[in-house]
Amino acid sequence: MTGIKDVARELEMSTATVSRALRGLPGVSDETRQRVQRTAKQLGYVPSPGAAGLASGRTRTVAVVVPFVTRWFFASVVQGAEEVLREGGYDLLLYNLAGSGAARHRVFEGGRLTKRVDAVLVLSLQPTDDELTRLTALGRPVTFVGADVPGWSTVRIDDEAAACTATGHLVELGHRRIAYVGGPGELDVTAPNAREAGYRGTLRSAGLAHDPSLEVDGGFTLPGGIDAGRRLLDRPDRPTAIFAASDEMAIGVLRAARELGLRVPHDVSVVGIDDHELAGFFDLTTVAQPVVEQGRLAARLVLDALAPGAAKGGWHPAQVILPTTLLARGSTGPPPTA
Amino acid sequence: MTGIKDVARELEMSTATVSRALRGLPGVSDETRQRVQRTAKQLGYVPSPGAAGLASGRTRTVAVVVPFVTRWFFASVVQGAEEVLREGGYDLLLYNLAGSGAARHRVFEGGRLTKRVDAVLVLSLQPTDDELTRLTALGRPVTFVGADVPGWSTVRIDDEAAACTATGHLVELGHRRIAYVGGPGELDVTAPNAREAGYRGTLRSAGLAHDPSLEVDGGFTLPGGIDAGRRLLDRPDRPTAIFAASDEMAIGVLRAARELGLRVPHDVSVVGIDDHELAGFFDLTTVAQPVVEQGRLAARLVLDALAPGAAKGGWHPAQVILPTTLLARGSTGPPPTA
DNA sequence: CTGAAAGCGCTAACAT
DNA sequence: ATGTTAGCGCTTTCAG
Repeated sequence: MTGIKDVARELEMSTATVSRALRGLPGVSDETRQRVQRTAKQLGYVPSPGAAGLASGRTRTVAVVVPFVTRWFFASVVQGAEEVLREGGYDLLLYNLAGSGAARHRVFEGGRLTKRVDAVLVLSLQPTDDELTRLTALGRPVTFVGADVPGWSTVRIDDEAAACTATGHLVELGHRRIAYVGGPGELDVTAPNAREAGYRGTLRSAGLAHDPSLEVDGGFTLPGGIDAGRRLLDRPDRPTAIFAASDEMAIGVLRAARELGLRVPHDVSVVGIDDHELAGFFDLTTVAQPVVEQGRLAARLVLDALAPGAAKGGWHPAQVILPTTLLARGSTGPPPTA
Repeated sequence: MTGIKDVARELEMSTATVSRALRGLPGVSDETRQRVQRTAKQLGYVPSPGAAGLASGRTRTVAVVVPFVTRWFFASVVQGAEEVLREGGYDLLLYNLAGSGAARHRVFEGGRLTKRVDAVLVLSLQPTDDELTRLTALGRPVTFVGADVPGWSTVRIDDEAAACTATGHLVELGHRRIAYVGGPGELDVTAPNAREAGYRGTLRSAGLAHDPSLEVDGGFTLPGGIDAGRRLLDRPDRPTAIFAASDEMAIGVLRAARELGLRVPHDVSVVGIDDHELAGFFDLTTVAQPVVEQGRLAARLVLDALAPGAAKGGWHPAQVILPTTLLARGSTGPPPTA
């Protein structure tokens, strides 16, 4: 393995100069830099991130912690983050919790991240106090996506507002009996509570009664949505509209409606949140949120915090809230004129 | 940051012993090991992978190269791999090509992987000769998932056989005019060719005419499948059955059929490959392949190759071919009795 | 602008 | 069973 030393020897200069030249640091004559780069390439020199990290304390690696890689939303955020990190010269270490609380504990506990990464990106998890303590102990920039963590860098949408938009859309169409499909999901993820709050708040301000039996758990999965839809729609006093806190659940509701022979939106309206890649396919009305973009932004925040001078130069955690848009498609309409 | 040295000093022993004790190496008295572990924990010692890697030449990190993280199939394989790697004490460095040939080139070229990972997992890419040369130069175990690369470790299904199963199912149902939706997709991925070969081979052995106009490109995406479906079904001499080389495309075809007012399977039968998470939802007949399992297996192969003694102890690249199963659901049936 | 030298934190012979 | 001693390959003062 040819190293920096070989390049230095070949050029009869010090490894310090080679190192500086290769990293584009100032204080190297243009000519020297040229020569170094040329011989480095010619000798097939490849830097050793491990050694560089050991010497500098920077690993040029960022950990990304995701609840489930297989879910479209998270995979998309990862994709956005990867894009930006890679471009910034950082590697991405993936920690997939796969819905397991044990895995979650393992990642945050016991310094699995210490001395390993320069920063951490946490997706959609509402951190516990203990986790926050450990993350603080890391002493590294951390950015949360999809969670509101006061004092920390976050990138998210206003989940409550998004839920208001969705519910409000139904209210405006004239619906008065509106159900909610949400639920906690498997890990302690942020979105559910805020979305439920938005739903309830909107009902209240519209002066609509709040019927707890119209709030059911869909587990944030498609099958869960089907189940929830069946339960809601297969009753005499069924709602005229359903707001599902995620598109996957909303699609499940659509399916349940079809099974029960109900026409959408004639018999029942359905609205979701996300603008999932399949939402258009199902002609689902939804409140769209930028997904890949949240990953990109979070990665950028982290890179900013890592940039030289950020520590001294007055860098502060940033809270970015991205806008959402109501995409009125074919799954919502006025209530049946009973 | 407390290091191995601090632990050694505290215990008044050498760092070598501490290192050995902590890594569970033989040659340490049980009592010493206990003491070391206790003080290490108590001092909040956390190992530095970078330093260990520098000294040992092993990074305990595996690179996983995926064409698209956002696609269900790849995300699932990654999930399986992550699971096994994490358990084996390895970190997973994610390289997402996001369909970009440039990104692909960047990863394999210029030693982005050298000195950085102990092994590489490559998903569904058919490596070029140049890439194989570079991977060989890495001098590290490499395992391919979903590709047939003679001489290298591979985990895959028999794509040709899977396509035969799918097409054969249609033939047995009595179809004689069977279309194929496939296509190259964005990167040079392996599956397409083999599946097309399986389709053609089955037609031939069944003595059915091969009509090139019945082979259309679906780009391995859902929208591509819709397009393809429209083109195939919106013609007077439309096929009575369609085999799509992936479930996502098959679902697109289903959609196209519905748009055109065709009933499935009464007017047209559709079969896919994968058993995508939504296949059941759409009642799609498909040839199921184990997905997460391919990731797990590939990771295990890589860990085996990395295990101490593998190099000397007669370790050979392994070719694992996993079985596929026809899942006959509601999207296939006998042809219309014209 | 360039060089010398001291590590970064750990592992791996080689001793004892 | 434990200690000693070199590094691993790079970055980073500190000199010049």
